[in-house]
This record gives sequence, structure tokens and C-alpha cells, in this order.
Amino acid sequence: MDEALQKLKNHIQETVKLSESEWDFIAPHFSFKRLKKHQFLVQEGIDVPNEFWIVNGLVRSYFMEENGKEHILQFAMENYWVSDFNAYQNHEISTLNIDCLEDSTFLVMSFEDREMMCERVPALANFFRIKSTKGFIALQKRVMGLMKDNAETRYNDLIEKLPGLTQRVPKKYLASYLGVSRETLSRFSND
Amino acid sequence: MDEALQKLKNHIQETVKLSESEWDFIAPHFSFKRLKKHQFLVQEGIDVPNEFWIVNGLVRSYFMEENGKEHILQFAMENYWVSDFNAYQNHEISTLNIDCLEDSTFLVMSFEDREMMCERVPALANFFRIKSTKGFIALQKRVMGLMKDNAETRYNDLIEKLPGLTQRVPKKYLASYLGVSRETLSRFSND
DNA sequence: GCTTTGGTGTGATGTAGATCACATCAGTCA
DNA sequence: TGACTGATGTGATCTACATCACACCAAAGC
Repeated sequence: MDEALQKLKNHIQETVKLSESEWDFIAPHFSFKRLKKHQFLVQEGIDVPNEFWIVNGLVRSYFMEENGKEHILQFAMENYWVSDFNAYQNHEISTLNIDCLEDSTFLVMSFEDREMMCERVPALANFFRIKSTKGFIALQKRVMGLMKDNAETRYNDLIEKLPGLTQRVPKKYLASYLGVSRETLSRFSND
Repeated sequence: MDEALQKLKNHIQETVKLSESEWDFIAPHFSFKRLKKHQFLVQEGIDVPNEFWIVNGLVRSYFMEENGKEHILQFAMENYWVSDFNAYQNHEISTLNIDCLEDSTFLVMSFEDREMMCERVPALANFFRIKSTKGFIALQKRVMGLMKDNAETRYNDLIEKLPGLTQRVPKKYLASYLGVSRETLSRFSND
């Protein structure tokens, strides 16, 4: 836990300056969580009081159609923030599932604590502002890819962006992230 | 201009509290801009020192493939913030175009001013943090729609979300936003 | 007024990728 | 060790949508 908090402190300080007293105020509001592969961090139909910073491991966030088809919205690993942000921000029940693709550990922060800390510690508000802007930009690039590129190009872009991922997850998950069928992906992924 | 600033003040105060002295500090850093239909707010290949708050009017932000095909990323109107946020945030040249679909007016804020004001006025940092989070959530919903819905469903969702838009823009632009050809859209949009 | 330009509909045809149906192979568990 | 279960590849077929090629009409510019 202490080690995890130290890592988080470094992570935040890559983006904003944080005084020792500010950090001492923030740190106690995080709790530690450990999950095994296949366990769920967030589940559809349940409220989402927390967001999570991944200390280590790998998760996927996905949603399901009525017919049972799954679509992966995001892979998240070390240093990523994850949650069902829609449910979290608007106090709704989750429409997403987030489960672990590997044993993983997290630091957990509640919505109330986040809002309170952002009021009290402006640097933290700026940290989340900048993180959120970058998340927005990344998603916008994803939309652009979905609109202009075919499945094979999107696959090549993905393995270029996250080269380690192919070794860590089955290809059916890559297909689900790319919005393409497992079979189609198999026809052009030659390795 | 004064009227526009008053509207902006109200807009910000819908999300965060802002003291009079804070507002008096912020307000002078906005400038006013007026464009006619077909004029450009942002152009591909040029740097993007500003973001814009739309006082009134309607713009589209879009990108082009090498072959000249256009894809609309966003329609933005009254109360929306627009820019090429990737270029703006990372000081890169623009890959997007933003042009006016109607005569429009804007309040303009530079990147340096925004960062400076967010440092000095924590409420503003929180304002942009929350706005940015909501933008992220909206984009995530768009990705989900692209992954699970067919073109007709996406069209119906769009006219439900922005019912006025169909009257304000040609259908080819709706098609371009939805990621579908003009002809295909024409076959199921019966009005 | 006439001409040009842009918006829209619609038929015919082409195609990326989905779906269905298998086969193979590795890992896991009793 | 033998029996599942899950990951992967591959052929055959189907389908949503793109593309091409028109026609028609309203608004804008000379």
C-alpha cells in the first residue's frame, strides 16, 4: 500500500506540482484493493461510487448488447485511471463491466472524496483537468480511426500503440476492442 | 461583447461558484470574434493557439482523408466549447478544420491564459475539469454507438438528441457525422 | 430571366466484414 | 491420462452499406 501510494504520488507529480502538506492531505483518502484474474471491479446494474488507479495488472472495460455481444471500450493497465465514468460522475448505475485480465492491484477513490479534494487542493483539480482532457483527445482519435480506417488498419495501429498487449490478451479481446469479429481479425493477423 | 461575457459568466456559474473578483480577473482574458457562414475558425495545417466558446451560431469540426473524404467529428452550437483540442493542448498544428454552418460569434481564450487562469482561480480549474469529464463521457457514448448500432439507429439517436439540427444543416453533413454515405442515409430518412 | 450550383432521391452493382460451420491444438482439471 | 474448455484458423455464404450513375428541383449568382 505505501509503495503504491508512493507510485501514485510520482504519477501525479509528472503532471502538477504538489506540496508535501497537500500530499499528506490527499493520501489518506485512497484505499487499496487487490483482485484476481476474472474478478470484477465494476459490474453492470450496480452503482459506481469509486474510480480506480491501477497500480499494476490489466483490466478491460466493456458493455454488452441485449443479445449478449460484448464490446470492449478500453484496456487499462499500470498508471491508468478507470471506472464507469458516466455512472460515477452522474450517480447512475453502471452500464459497463470492468474485469481483470490479470491479477491486479488498485488505489480506490470515492466520488465525494475526489470532489472534496479538488475543492481543497487546486493542484489536484488541475491534475484531473489535464488527465481528462488527454482522455478526451485519445477518445477522439479512436472515433477518427473508427470513421476512416478499415479493420486491418485499426489492428495495425493498435499493436503499434500497445505492442505488449498482443502477448497479454487473447485475440478475441483485441477483435472486440476493434469492433471486428474474431474471425475477420484472424484473417489478417499473421503471427 | 459585454452581453456575450455575461452569458459566459452564467454558463460557468451553472457548474461552479465564482466570486465577483474571480470573474473580474477572468473576463478581460477573453476576446470577441464574429464569423460568417463558410468562414473558418480552425484550419488544418495551422497552429491552434485558442479555444472558443460559442456565443451563438453553429459550426462543424471535421477532418479529411488524403483522398479528400470529409468526416465530421462534432457539431457545436451555443454554449459549446470548440477547438482542435489535440493541437491546442499539445501545441501541434491542426489536423482538423472547423467552419461555420451559420453566421456565428465566439469568445476566444488562449492556451496560456487558460493555464494561467486555472492556476490562479481554482474554481475555473474545476469548471474545465468537469466540462472535460462530461465531454469524455459524451465521446464514450459515441464510440459505443459506433460499435453497437447500425446506421439507421445512429441516425434516429442523433435526431432525438439534437432535434433542431435536421432543420439547420443539409443531410450530407448528418451522414458525414454518422459515418455513413449520403445515399444510404437518404434511404431511411423519410421526411 | 437564365444558368449554375448544391441538396436530395433512387436504382444497379460491388465489397468489407459478419455469420455459420467446422477442424485443430494447448491448457486445465478430475 | 483422459475429458473438457477455450484459443485460433479457415472455408462458404450472407448482408449492410459504399459506390457509381443518374434524375429532379430549389436557391443563388450574373
